[in-house]
Amino acid sequence: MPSDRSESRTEILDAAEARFARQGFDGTTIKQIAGDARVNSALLYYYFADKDALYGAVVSRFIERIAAQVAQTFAGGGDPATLIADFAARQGGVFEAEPRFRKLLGRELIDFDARHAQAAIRHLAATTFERLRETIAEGQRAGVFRADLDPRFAAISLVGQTAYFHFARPAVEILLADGKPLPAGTTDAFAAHVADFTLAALAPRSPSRPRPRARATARRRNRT
Amino acid sequence: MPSDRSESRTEILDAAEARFARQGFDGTTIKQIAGDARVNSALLYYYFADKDALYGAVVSRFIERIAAQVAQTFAGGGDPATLIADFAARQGGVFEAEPRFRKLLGRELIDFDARHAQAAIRHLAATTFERLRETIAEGQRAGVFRADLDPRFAAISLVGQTAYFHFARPAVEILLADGKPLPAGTTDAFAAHVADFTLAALAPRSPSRPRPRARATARRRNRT
DNA sequence: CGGTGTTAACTGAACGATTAGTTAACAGTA
DNA sequence: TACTGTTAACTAATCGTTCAGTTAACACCG
Repeated sequence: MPSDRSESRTEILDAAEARFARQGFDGTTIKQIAGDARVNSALLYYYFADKDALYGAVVSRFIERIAAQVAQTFAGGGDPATLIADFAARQGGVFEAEPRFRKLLGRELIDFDARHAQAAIRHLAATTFERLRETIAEGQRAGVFRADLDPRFAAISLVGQTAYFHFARPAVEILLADGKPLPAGTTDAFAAHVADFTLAALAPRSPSRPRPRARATARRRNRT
Repeated sequence: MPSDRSESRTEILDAAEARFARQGFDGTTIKQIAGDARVNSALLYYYFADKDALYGAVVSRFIERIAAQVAQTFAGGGDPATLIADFAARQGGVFEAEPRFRKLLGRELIDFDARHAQAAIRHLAATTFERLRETIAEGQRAGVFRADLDPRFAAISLVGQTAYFHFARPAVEILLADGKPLPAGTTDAFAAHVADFTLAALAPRSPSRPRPRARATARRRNRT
């Protein structure tokens, strides 16, 4: 009995997302997903070519959802230092608000070399990462950041601190709390630390080089 | 025909390490490992309780080997800044010298919440990480590092930059090289960047902080 | 209106392949 | 004899996938 047009498709995707996040690709069976979605297992093959294609649809849908959240950092504009701090807070927030992100993206990177997520990551590279890089470069041109750092490397350093903290969560819990769950507020505190640490790393080296000049440099970014 | 005492055991471990690193836990079969080790599959159950126990033996053996390499940083001593730079270089070197490390530890963190590696990581926490933390704290006491950073957070920031660069390798390749393999020397360059970036972040704040212009942006609890 | 044809959505049952794990036996050594 | 190391053969279960068929919705036509 056909129900609403392609409503089942969404329910399959939702069920698959939960299962794949919890159990991984090999650990999840088609029948588990079908059972969760209250749908016949053969229906998955009506909507998706095979198990791998279903997994790809789940992963790319998820990453696009996450990317949209982080991208909001650059929606309003602001000076480079503020944007950096805002990005760090937002990135940490996403990891906490989306518990599946850690395992879903982690496995995609480790097990599949980002095969399914390639398009989504490429889009992320062209938008959010590029904005981050440009923000750092802008700070360098304005003299508020030290100029002798590769802005792409600096952007990876920023992103990497938070990403590692969450991806390696069980190890971090051993390092910080003897294997027990982290005390409440630790992740926010670490996000604040990342902003602090990164802005300190970006600060101009010698204080005898004050450049309080008004920014006359390119500001071709920032549309409405 | 019984061969040398427990020689088969080592060959099983070696074969299992290669298979698990390449294909993961679920993706590897007992018979594949037995075939690689030129041994009957039932023999694996003579030496190890089950597949999970074999996996645990592989992972803990591997992490202990890696930990010993990184720990060499602190064998000779030196001033804090030199030790930090040395650690960054050595950590990057280990990721390059041991290609299996990325997948083996990555999966252990994501799929098993470090269940098998708990003892090894705990040992790492009590030795290498503790040394790293103490090195930073020592620099703070000596006045060569800024004092208002949590040394444990700072240590995670240091470790995390390199770890993320390698764990997220496929994503980094998209960010830096449009998905193609990174140009030769990039990993060494990034390791040098990590040392530079981290030491800059740890540097004491200059007496007259170059203020980010007079614009009153969201002023945090900066300037303790 | 009512009937007919088409198609999208969905199902039950099965297939062939593969799996981890078991068992009983046996060879070499002490 | 007793014990360690090793093996081939087997099993019970599970897997992704296929396929022939069913149901409901809708468009067209007389």
